[in-house]
Amino acid sequence: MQKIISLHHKLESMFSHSEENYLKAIYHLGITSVNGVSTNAIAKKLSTKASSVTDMIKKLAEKKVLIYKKYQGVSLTEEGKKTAALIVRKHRLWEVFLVEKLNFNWDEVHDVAEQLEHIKSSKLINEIDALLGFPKFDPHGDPIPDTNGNLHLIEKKLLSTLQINETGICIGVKDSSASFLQFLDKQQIALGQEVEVLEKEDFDDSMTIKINNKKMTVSNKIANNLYIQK
Amino acid sequence: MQKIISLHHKLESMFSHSEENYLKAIYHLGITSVNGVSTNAIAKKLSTKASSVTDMIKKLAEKKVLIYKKYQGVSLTEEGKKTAALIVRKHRLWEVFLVEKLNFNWDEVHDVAEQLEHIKSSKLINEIDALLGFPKFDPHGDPIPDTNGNLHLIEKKLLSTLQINETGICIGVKDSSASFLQFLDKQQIALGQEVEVLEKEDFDDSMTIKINNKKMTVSNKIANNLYIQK
DNA sequence: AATATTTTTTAGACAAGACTAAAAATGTTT
DNA sequence: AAACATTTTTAGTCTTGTCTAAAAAATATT
Repeated sequence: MQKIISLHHKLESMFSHSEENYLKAIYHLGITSVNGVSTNAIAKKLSTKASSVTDMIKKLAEKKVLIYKKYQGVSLTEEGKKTAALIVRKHRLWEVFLVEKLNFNWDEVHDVAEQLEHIKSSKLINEIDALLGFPKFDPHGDPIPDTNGNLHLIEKKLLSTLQINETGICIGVKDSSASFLQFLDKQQIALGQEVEVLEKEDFDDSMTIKINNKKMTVSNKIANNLYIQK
Repeated sequence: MQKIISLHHKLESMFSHSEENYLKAIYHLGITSVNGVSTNAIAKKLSTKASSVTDMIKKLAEKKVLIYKKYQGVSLTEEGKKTAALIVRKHRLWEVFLVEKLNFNWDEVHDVAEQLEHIKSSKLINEIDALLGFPKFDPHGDPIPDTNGNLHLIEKKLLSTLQINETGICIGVKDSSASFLQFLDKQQIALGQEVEVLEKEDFDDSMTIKINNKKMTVSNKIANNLYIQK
């Protein structure tokens, strides 16, 4: 009996809203860096103060979801990674739901998904998953972790790294801020379109590309935020 | 500019999770009673202590969503009623969504809807409303307030008040606890079915009814929790 | 009307999560 | 290696929302 109760809590209500946000932030920051994630990096990501971060990571370390040594930054344990990945899973599935079923544009989904990701109900998210046909990517091209928190990374590179005459498919955005997404909408650039690099300008690193059968020039800032699959 | 900011806040993020729960509780308790709602009644409804309630209602009174005079209980202002009704609207629409789109049974929706009702996004709830075809009642037969927080009450009476030979349609439940709903499922009683009173037993106030073309005897406790439309 | 009971409020404490300011550790320059 | 700069931690405070225990008000009883 004791086991069932503790299992249930483990599944559905182990972490507070705030703890979940920290776990997710550390998860995102940890994917790139091999070393631990620094206190300041977390503070920046969550728009909070380093002292608040120190308090919280001590708490999360006691809960065994991350390893913390003073002045050394943190790294998630396996349990922490899984917990975080399942929050990311919820976030991305809700984003797909909002776009596919509720007529949200891809630049409108983030704030709402940020709230919905904290809803505690495994049945709810699994049914949403099924309703959507078990999608593997969110509207911005980011992969959706499975029910165990595993996500298979996909081969992709930034448009800015392509050479002249190389082609590929536009499969995701690195910066998913509303302003960048709206810019892409305005330029009629969407995921799934084929891209070909026609020219690269050494002076400002801008490139001329053919996308959506239209020739256009994009700045380095743009090319640095579009993911291409070869 | 100042005005736009304050309007936005008014629409989407005026109240905390906890404040919303108090408003909803007071709204539900206030529907029946003509007088103010007592501190103890609120405490009981929210499974909290009277002293906590006193603290919170002082805060809500300052925010002008309810009227509070010491030792006199509280009553919602028009703004408070509207705010509460919009939370109830969200709760009930999410319940319909869970049952209609996500294969939830009507006895499983309450806890999840209790979380979903706090999501701040008017677009979200209006799109859910549209997706569902603008339903007027939730899975338990309770009316769904409109976008302005108005709800039109419908003529209904408890099964227990019907006389012998009277008939009606089963349109809602008063007690929507999982155990009662599961009992109704087991007896194959569902909303929309026609009911006819065949006999009433004075001794224990049980009744024999014909429902779903089946003759059955129900206790007073059951008959007191089923709403009938004549 | 006086007493007893119940309800409500006050006072003070606590936990979670955030903040500021200052101290300590680490990293970088010279 | 010493001095400077940055990062991180500590210490103490604040807010929100809760609690217990005791006081005050309202209600019920005799």
